[in-house]
Amino acid sequence: MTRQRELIYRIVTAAPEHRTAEEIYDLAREQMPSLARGTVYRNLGLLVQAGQIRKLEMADAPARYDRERRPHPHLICQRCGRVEDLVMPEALLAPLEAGLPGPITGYELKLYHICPACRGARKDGAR
Amino acid sequence: MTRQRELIYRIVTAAPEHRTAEEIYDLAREQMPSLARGTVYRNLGLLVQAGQIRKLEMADAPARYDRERRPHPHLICQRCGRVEDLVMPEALLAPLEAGLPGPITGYELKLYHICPACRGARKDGAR
DNA sequence: GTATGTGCAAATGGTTTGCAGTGGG
DNA sequence: CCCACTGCAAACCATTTGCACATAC
Repeated sequence: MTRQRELIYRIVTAAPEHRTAEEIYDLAREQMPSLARGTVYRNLGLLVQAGQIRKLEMADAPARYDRERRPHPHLICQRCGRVEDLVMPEALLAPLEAGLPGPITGYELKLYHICPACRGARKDGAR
Repeated sequence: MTRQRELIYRIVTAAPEHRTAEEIYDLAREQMPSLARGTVYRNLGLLVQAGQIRKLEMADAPARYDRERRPHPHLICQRCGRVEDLVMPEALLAPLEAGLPGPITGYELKLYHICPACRGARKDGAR
């Protein structure tokens, strides 16, 4: 566990934000200006493999990293990209799993919406 | 509606396969060898925008295209990447939506498993 | 001491785009 | 006839990787 890895880990787990590698890189550089971008990617990958954090693949956008290790759904704003964690109701997927020949090894559930902030500023017709 | 676009559309909608742009490109070139890769991407994008097909973003892999237009969950083999369509039980997401301040504009549900074919060949310890 | 990690810079790979020419309506 | 579309090739951009040096244990 190097200084670099620890710093990256602390940044991801310090806040509930779901940051991109680039955001993490920028934040980390404030404290360790010599840090290389490649090191950030390598360590994020290792932390994910080790199960310490989760990677969240985003549609047409850089991946984000989640400090919450247990699987759970995400609520994503289609306008600004903000991500919130949701709580998965017990056994919600049971009816789906029931029809399958084998066990589910994992799942990924994303709900899309327009967040209150973006809805407030929606007046313009801009895409 | 050009010959190129029609060909691409037919390839996506002809089978329930969830093909990548590259696979579609290869298949299309069998019938139209002059077709450019860029044209495939452009037309897939246009077809998606027009709501005629759907784009399926895959984790750490090229996107796949789905002829089924209605939102539905996908069952994805973690080993070989094969994708199957599932049927969303009526109102399964209702309990999740209930807790939100606004309406859901869409969702994406991926279930991961090891498909029967891959499970059969699982003997090796290879990753 | 040595396996592992780092910084750097170049490579990758899926996808997008600028441009000049083509063709559908 | 004109605008949208094509083929081509170069550009993009998030991410990965090879390498020589540094560091954790």
